[in-house]
Amino acid sequence: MSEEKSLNFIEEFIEADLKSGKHQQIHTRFPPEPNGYLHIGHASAIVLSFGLAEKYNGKCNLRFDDTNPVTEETEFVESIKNDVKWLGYTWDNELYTSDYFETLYGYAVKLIEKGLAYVDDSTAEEIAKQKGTPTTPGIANEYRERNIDDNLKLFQEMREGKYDDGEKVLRAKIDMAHTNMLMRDPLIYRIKHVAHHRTGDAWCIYPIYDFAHGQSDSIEKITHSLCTLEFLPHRELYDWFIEKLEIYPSRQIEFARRNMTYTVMSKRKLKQLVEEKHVNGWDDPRMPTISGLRRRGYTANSIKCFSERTGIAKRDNIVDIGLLDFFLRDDLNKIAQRRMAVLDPIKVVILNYEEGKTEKLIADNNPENEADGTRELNFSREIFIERADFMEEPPKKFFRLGPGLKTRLKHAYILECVDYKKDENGLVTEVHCNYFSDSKSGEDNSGIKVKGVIHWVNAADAVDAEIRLYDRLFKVENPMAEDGDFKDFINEDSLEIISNSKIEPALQSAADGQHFQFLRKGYFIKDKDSTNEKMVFNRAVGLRDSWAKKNK
RNA sequence: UGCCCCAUGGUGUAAUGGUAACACUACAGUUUUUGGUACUGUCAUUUCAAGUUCGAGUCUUGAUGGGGUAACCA
Repeated sequence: MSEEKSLNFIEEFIEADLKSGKHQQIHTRFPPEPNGYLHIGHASAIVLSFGLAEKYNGKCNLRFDDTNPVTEETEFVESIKNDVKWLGYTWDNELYTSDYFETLYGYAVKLIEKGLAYVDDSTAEEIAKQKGTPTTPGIANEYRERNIDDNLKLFQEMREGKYDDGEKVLRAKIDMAHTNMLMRDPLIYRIKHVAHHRTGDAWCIYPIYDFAHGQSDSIEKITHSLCTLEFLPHRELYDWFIEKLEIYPSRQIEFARRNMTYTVMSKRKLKQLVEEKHVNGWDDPRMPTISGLRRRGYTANSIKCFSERTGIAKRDNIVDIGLLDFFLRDDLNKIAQRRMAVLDPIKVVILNYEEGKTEKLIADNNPENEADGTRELNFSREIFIERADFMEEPPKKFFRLGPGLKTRLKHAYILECVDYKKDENGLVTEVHCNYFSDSKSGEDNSGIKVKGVIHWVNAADAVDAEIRLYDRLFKVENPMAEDGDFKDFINEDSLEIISNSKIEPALQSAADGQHFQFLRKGYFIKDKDSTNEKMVFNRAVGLRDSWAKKNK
């Protein structure tokens, strides 16, 4: 079955826990905050948590970490669910941290009763100042010694809405001199008179991340709580709360977030790109969001393979975006049906082909998969080919058309170029050829050997289409590592729209989400902007092109 | 500056004390009616130093480098 593969450090922890009998079954969770769209980095986290649950026959929850009502919206909840589903995962439970608000409140009361939490009337500035710095210990203020009954009463009043935002907070009472700044009496509840996307006005106090996340894990009996490295310093607090609250001991394990070249991977930055209109929305095909990649024409499978192959570790990394493209091509080469589309058309007249005649040709839909069958193409005297497939003065080893050159039309005949026409600006407007009637694909008796094969569409029944080509969003590998604002490195030429392309008629029946390979041009998918009047196709990725590379 | 984490080819991961592996990229070539696909070959003495050991990428110590952390964000 599956070949022997070494375990990553998380799998080693899991197998040890399973072997020792600490757990009979593992339970993970994917806990996004619904304040934006998921990106490819999240995809790695999803593949990790859901994948581990699958591998070890465990469970995985989808939990929305919605403790900050000012940033969270239902729109994001829906998009996140949609993206996780699209990636091919089914969560065991759909949960919300906000479901636990009452329980969490109870936990806070318990902490107060144990003398481990207190209400602080200080301002944010005062609290920040009293925290000290990494090298100087913080100092306790008068509120730290408030008695339990007063704390209980005050916290109750906070909940009842007796105080304004910022007037009071609840803090855990730990150690103001701790070397870990997070342990210097961290805030655990703050007042926000803001409607929550799910609980509405039921609450005006909301728990802080540190007093919600670990507790939610514990409530759900999550065995292994996987998160990114920046939460590592939080683990001490995470464990402290579990211990003091005497609740189920979930275990937090941190891994390095996945970065990719030529893009940015933080929700805040992506949000900025959307809001400042550098892109057209969260699902702009240039965005590294899952919805953007989907619209661009990436497959869920390619994203999964990418995540699995890049693995998991604890060191900082930046993966070449080309690796994702490799997995996409690898996937699509097997499953995408082939079609012909001429992006930048130029007319070819076949002088010795009978005027008014149309013949049917047979084209295979995918040479990699015979089961995909064949389709018919019309062929006649006038066709379109790619402008780049004709050169007035072709260089050596140019296997396409040029004065006196021969090449084959895919699925059709060999052509020999005899002449061409130019307009007053020197632009070639028409190429004139003769064809060899005995060179038909599959029954070639001409004996002529040509090295090149080019794609084409029949002029009479070609369909007009708009084609959108994309390039990387940023001009530099790592915009975050450059001096200055990351937006200074945006690639202004990341979108190229070709509005006068000619595509073969079979493409008119393209289904939503159906992937195609346009022969010699790359992998494409119909965009949602398509109308009855005009079809629009996005190019997900080009084909490898050793000719273009050599001639750079 | 304090504390914490990390360090293996251009990139991402592997090697669990026994002589550096896999994938991508790049380059060269074979096949090909997609200049695609497929296939073959080439590209590292593991940041540095000292130590333990018959033997160290792996263990110890130190140095160097990179990152995180000091929000009423998550």
